[in-house]
Amino acid sequence: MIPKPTNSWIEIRDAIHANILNKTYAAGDKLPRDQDLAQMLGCARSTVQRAMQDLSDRGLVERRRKGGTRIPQDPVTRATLEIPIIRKEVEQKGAVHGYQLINAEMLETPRNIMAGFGLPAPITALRVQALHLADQQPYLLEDRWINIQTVPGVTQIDFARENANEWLLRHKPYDKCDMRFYAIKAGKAEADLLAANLGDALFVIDRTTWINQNPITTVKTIAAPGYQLKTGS
Amino acid sequence: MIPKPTNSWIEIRDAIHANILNKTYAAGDKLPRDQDLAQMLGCARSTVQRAMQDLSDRGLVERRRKGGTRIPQDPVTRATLEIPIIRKEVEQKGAVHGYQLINAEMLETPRNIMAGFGLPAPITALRVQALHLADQQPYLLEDRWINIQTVPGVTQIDFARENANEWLLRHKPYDKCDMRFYAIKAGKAEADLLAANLGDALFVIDRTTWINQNPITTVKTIAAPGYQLKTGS
DNA sequence: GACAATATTAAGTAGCTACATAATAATGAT
DNA sequence: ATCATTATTATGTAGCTACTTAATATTGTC
Repeated sequence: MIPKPTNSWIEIRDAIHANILNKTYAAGDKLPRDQDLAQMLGCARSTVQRAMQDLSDRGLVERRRKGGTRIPQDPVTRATLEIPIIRKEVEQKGAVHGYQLINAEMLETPRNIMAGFGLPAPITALRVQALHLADQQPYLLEDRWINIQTVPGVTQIDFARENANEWLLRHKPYDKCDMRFYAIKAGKAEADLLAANLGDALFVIDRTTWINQNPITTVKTIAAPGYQLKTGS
Repeated sequence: MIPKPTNSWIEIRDAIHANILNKTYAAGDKLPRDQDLAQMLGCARSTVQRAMQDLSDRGLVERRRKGGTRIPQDPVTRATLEIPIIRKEVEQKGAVHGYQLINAEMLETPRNIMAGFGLPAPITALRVQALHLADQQPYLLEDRWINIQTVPGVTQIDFARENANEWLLRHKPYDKCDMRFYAIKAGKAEADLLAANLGDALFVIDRTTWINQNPITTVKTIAAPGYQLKTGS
């Protein structure tokens, strides 16, 4: 008995992918139309469509109506980062998560925060600074501004007990998120809090979230020395 | 005339997404089955399926056969990074790209490179060190090891003229890519080459690529001070 | 030749049926 | 009660038809 070709769209995708890898289809080339590929590979057009959609999502092919499918001239490396809540990240390393509130107060937003939020004038916002620990050791420093207009209930929360990272993600879903990654030199404040040396190179993630165009929060997370962010692909 | 509901799967997706955002479906909740949702929203099950597939890809819902669709307890922030070839990146900033080869030689792989490649014993590999410029200013320092077993033709290439980043991406597609991001303090070598000060915090990207389980290349790219990596989502 | 109007084309979408598969739930034997 | 077996179920996939849409080609006019 024939073991049934089980033409999953993944096999079709991999078959086309293999032809890209082995240069049957090289940069700039135009691929056959879906219908023809379907016939060549012995499957339905909808299966090729699904395979192509995936390849297109990964940036391996470019598709245009009427224009057909082509291999892009300049390949782009696409990486997906998964950033869990900090407690989970610590626990996944097999460590015990700890949390300390450093400061929480209402303040006028400085210019750089206004810029991140896309606001023309300063507003009063809740600034929360806190330290995350892994096995009692400093792990991440969190410097956060929360828009109290978008998150009204937030002023009632005791961030000495609740961790702002987790509280916001659980209670205030977002529909847009901007992130940026860079390196800074540890100043006195960061060095003290993170048990680092003055001048150490620290990895920083800036993140701003919105809901319906309204800024929710912007946070600067400074990692302790040695931190590495890895892709999961 | 009714303007026709044009039930695109995107509208269905957004309708479900809206119900997640407004807490109709909260963390831990189980959603109705696709068939029921389809009836509720007035579309076919296949349309709900497509919408759900997308929400699932974004980590907004978790789907399991028989188990149904649920909102995950701990939301994960998923960010997609697009890393173009360096020349493109420089040009996109409106600057002129320049390239200088620093050194290219055949060497035994040290332990850390072996580890990245997943090799038990050292091999002889091609090490290429080069500097990328933006408007004559140092932009990125590239320290690369190329596996000459996987990329045999590479020994013939004159990397004083051709830029390794581009040559490899164009001539040696990969099917697996690991990346990691971190910060380092500029040593004397980096400071000199990148026109930085000794001890400056520098942003680093490590990248290793494979084809059919065989390592192709591993590269450490050190950015000049001020570099930021941003998400495009 | 230059440009606007029109036709054609290949991907995209919606909806359908039928079946596969992996979990979970129910059942039965010990 | 415990464990293995079997049934059930909701999602996943393959394939089909029909129609839409955005580009690109073609044609026609000046």
